[in-house]
Amino acid sequence: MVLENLSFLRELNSSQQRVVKTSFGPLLVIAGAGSGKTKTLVCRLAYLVHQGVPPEKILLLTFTRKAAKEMIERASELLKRDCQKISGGTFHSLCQYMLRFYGYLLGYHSNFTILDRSDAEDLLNLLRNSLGFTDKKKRFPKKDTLVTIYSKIINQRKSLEEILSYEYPQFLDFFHEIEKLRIEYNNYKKEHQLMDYDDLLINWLLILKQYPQVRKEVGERYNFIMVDEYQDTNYLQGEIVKYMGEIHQNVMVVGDDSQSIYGFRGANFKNIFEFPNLFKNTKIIKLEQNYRSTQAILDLANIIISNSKIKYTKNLYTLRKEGEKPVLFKAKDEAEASKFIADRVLELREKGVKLSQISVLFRSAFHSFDLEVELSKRGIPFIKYGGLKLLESAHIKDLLSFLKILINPKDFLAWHRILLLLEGVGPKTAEKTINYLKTVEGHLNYILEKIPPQIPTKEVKHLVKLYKELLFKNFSPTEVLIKVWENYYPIFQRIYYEDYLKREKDIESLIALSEKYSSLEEFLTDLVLEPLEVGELGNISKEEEFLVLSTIHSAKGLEWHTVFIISLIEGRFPSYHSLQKEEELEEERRLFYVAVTRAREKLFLIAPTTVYLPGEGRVLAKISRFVQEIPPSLLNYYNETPTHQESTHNTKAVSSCFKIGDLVKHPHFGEGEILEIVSPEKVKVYFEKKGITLLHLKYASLEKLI
DNA sequence: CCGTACAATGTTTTT
DNA sequence: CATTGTACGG
Repeated sequence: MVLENLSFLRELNSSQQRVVKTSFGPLLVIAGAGSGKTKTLVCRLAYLVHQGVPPEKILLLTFTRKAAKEMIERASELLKRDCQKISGGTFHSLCQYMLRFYGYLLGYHSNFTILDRSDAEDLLNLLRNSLGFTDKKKRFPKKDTLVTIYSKIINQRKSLEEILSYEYPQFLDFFHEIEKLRIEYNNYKKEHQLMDYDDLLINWLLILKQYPQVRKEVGERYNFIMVDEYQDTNYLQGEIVKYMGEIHQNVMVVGDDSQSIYGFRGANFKNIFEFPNLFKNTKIIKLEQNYRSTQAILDLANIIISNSKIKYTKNLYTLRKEGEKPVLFKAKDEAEASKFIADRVLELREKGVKLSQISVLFRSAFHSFDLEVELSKRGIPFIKYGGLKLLESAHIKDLLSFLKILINPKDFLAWHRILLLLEGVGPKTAEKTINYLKTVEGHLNYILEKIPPQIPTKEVKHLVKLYKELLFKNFSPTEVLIKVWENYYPIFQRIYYEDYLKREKDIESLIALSEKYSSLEEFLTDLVLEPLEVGELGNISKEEEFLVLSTIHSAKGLEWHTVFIISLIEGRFPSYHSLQKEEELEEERRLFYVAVTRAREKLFLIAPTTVYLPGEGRVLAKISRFVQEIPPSLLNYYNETPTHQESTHNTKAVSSCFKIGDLVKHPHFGEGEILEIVSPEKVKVYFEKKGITLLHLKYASLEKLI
């Protein structure tokens, strides 16, 4: 054996080495934030290959396909040998791949179409209309709510009744309609060779459960399974792992219960503790030494997690130096916060910290809007992760629908979208046309002949001409896209006349992206399984430096020299959605923990004391409970504005507590009198110090004086 | 039956 | 504020 190749092992500590060298049998690794988890995984891959395991026998499941790709590349570098044949990806991409082979067992062809969220919404809308659930007096749940409900049923393994009564009691009246629609939706998908995200998991699991032969074949195909971010898998994914590892038991999973942040989509960190029950004789190894952050940052992180009601499994420690204390800045408003960040960023850059080594993190995508404006004004280049997906914008969906038909002429969802684009075609005509097209068998060019002449538009003729050209010549995906784009352009200009210039950039990005692909099917599948984010492609030059703006969810697994966490106020972080529920509040806390542990050297916590709400103007904000509970000795206070002590009361105010004429006390404005109850959450108050103010009870903490 | 204009409504996180 | 529902004129 050539030992020089294994020199990378020397860089690991003893626990990490044990992880790497435990090749056979079930293994559970509990890896704290910054404990060198990724490095260990990479070394383990390299070690397996070095021991003679063929790369294609290894399956690596990660949270994004990008993460898998990067790990495989790093393993190749370590070994100086190509490991590209390692199968890596997300659970969804694995299931998709498997179902192309084995889907026939459930009656699926290998070219089934995957519905992304908006496709699923469109389909539900269509079915809802045809079931006549639309013209009721009371309001039926909207399409995106429906998708959410149906998905929760599957991922959280609850009944419709449970979900409705727990989270959507206002829709209980529609119980039967919602259930009926769900059945229709499922039937439609089966009939039309469609699967949504959840179907990918469910159907693959179903096959594994029902066919021992498949389990055997798959077990022989992948001898070693590794799963990253196991705390964010749900029950279905756990079961999939169980069955796929059944025959060889060579399954290794890594996770951190205190970093579980995907509960809303059914993830359950208890999966970690269940793992030893799925696999007998599981070895457990903990990685508790943190190599990333300074002691000062880690102290803060440890406090946050120890204030939790849940007892987590590890204690992080570091041998790193003390470091600077994290800085808390209470800004007057968001504009001041943004200015503060821009100033610090420029300072850091002067000192030689690269822009790409700085990030700004937030709970929800819109929290960074103000900052984005400020950064643009100052000419600081940034890139934003999280938020709107490119695929979800209407113009991209339009364009892709043209491609979908080319691949699957029976994709009536795509047909529907295209028909509606044509001038003079509305819902009725589209529906009629589709009902007619459903009866036509054969290839696309034949079907095109049969488009009923009820639509005598020029655009139809263009469409027919376009498809005839595309069908008979062998174009590359990019060429097809350009042809389709040329055809779509007049429609595009007509429909989006207000902002079509802005939208045009997205299309250019899409075309640029398509150049990497040689097959249209692959291109479309990839877009659904790894949705691109708006602007992700706009800045193609990789060498240029960008400040990173990201939701905390999208920042998982990453690290920076300096991290700013913004919008640390009640209602934003923790999000007001979670305020009522203990479990969700705990998840918010873990989310904050994840954010804090992204920082290596410097950490800034930023809370605006007022925020601007659309339509209401400036509203007072209360600093986040997660910040309040940090002992002051762990923080440096930047330029603390001379405000009074924050209220220590945790009571949540609702206007039903107040009536006109009540005397109230506010932490900043002192005593005042209620003038008007504007809505359940808004009150108008007169303060001696400030005058008349509109307060949002979601954000401001108001106490009643007796 | 289509398209437009206006009002209402409710805003997390993602494969 | 952007999406969804309603009212009306062509």
